[in-house]
Amino acid sequence: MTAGRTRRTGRAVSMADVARLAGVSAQTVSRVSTGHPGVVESTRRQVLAAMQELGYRPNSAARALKLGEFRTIGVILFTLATTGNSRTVEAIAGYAAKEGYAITLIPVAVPTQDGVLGAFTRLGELAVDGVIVIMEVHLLDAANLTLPPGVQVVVVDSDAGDRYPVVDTDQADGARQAVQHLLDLGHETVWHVTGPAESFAAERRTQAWRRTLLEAGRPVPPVHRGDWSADSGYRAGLALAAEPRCTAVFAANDQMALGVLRALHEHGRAVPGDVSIVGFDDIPDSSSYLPPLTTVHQDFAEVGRRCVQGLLRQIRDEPDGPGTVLVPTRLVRRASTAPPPSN
Amino acid sequence: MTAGRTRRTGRAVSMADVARLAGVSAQTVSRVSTGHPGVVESTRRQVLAAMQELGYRPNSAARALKLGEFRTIGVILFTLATTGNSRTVEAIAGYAAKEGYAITLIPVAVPTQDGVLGAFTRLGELAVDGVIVIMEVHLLDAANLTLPPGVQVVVVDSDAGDRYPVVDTDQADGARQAVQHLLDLGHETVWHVTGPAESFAAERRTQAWRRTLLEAGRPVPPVHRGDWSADSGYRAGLALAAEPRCTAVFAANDQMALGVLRALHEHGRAVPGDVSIVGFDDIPDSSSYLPPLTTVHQDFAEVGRRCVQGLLRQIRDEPDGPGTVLVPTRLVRRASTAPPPSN
DNA sequence: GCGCGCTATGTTTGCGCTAACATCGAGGCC
DNA sequence: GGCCTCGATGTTAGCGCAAACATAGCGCGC
Repeated sequence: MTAGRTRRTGRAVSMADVARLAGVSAQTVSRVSTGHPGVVESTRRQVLAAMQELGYRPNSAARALKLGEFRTIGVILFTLATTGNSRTVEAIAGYAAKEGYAITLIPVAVPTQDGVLGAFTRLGELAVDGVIVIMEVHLLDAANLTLPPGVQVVVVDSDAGDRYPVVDTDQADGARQAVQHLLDLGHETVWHVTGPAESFAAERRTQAWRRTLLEAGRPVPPVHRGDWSADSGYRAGLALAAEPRCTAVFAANDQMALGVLRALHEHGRAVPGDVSIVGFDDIPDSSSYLPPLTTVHQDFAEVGRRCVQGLLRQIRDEPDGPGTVLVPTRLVRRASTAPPPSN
Repeated sequence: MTAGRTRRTGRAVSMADVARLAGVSAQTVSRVSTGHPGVVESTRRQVLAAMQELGYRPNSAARALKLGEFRTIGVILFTLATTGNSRTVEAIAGYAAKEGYAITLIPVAVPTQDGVLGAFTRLGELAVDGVIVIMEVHLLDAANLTLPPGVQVVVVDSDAGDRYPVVDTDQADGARQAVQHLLDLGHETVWHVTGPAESFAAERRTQAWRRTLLEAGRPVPPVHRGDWSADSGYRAGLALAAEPRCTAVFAANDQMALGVLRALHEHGRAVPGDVSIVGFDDIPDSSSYLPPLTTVHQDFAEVGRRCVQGLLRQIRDEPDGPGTVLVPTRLVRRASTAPPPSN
């Protein structure tokens, strides 16, 4: 049947129907359906023809009930609105599909403990074999969650390495590369716009920024805090623009870097002539900023792949890999960084 | 049990176990579990306590098998990388959760007919009651798809209104507003950067742009084609910058507008002094572009809500709403538009 | 005081599938 | 030629749940 509006047709076609039409037993239909060997070619073809004719569609609930596994992975997250999350989820979905697993999205309604609790409660009733949690794990802890038994977990973007397997971008090294790049260019020190306080990713980028400065014996300027949005970057940028000694800025993500760019521009500070800026994420747009942004590239696809890999290993009860997987980052040099003005 | 690394524990807890511990029948456990009335308070409490103690988790496969419905909605899409898609999916997930439905993501591996075919084949084996298709429907048609019987469909962003219910942003009116705004500002005509040829959204924005110009008796400049990316916008912008008579541009999305902005800037054409630009989508970043972008706001949350609503109506066999739901758009005026230079 | 109706709970059944076991027939080996 | 093997297919059973039906106990009206 070609795609067209279909109406509910009472009872769905079952194996028994196919078996009857093909003149075989239901078990043989099952064998064909699951690709088991030991079905002679002529029989197989008959069964396939009967399936085709009736529009047979295996009932995955029955299969799951019998087999005791759902072949589905749940993904719990706060939002798809950030580039990192949506990219990671997309990669997870792709790799999971390749392994024959479906993805169920479990959004947290509100980013509070109650919201997280609600998501985990729903999870308990969901048909999943494992979960990938994309969120700050301290919220997860704080909510004192009950994880349904038999459900495996992998966490992204947190520091729960001692209790759950964790997959994450190498935040610290990325930040170090960003700061070192600015220092190498000749800047005396580097100012910093960080992300929200509850973000481990932000925290680690900030730690690495501070450590890199300290190790180089440079002064550590006060931190400006944003919330990942371009608007918050703009507000931080306003403060930075009023700071004559500021010649280099490391923003914890590209969007905030965009806001800083705008603030500096509006206050007549040229980038990179007067001030250099480095972002984090390498979102596609960042190469079209004014000027194109030097930033730290994150490999979200790899993060997604490693998540699925780690989770499936647990589900299949294979020996665990390392507690924490760090996906490397790399600095992408574009036009927003240059040596400091030589006044 | 507090969240912690759990190991597979053989067989999961079933209703029978709970019933045994609580000293009641499995049916009573079922009644408590599904919130049916007719269970006396003391019994209910006993059952609840037993559930708690054993960590009972209803087996949704068994429930689905018994009830013949999965309470799950599939979402088929090409990518989560575009703002519109990820926002829409997020809204869908939220509203679906509110209605007690989970959502399963079915990514199309490669944006070809084979890819779409693969996704629909997987769909056939998936435990879903309905599908929301977020893609250009002509690809859907071309692939000559088999839609599993009993699966309901709602389509986003296409013109299949005659065969499937469709929910979409009012592309045409948004584009009209954008063009009219520029005309009202005094521009002689408006140039246009469109999206990929296979996109209905792009096609309709372009049609509305052309119609609005024609109705106002203005010349229709040649169309520049992009692929939604900022880079493609930049390339179009390069051409536009070389066009001295161009004083107003309508880009089919914000990212391409960003690219145009960069190209014009690099060629010394001031925005909005020399050239005005309007985008489409109102992504959060657009308010931090240089200058902040005038753009057409899309209400993705509403699109998601209407999708879920429409699909559930079909699943529940309620009378269909209108074939096509159009979610209104509105122009957001920021700093990238102004009257043309008065030379 | 007897039966009627009503409520709380129990029992039976089967949803569709597949693992495990059963059967059946063809061919090989002595 | 009888028996054994092995490959192809059939039969049985049960996964966990909830609808439908069964039962039991209680209060109430007359």
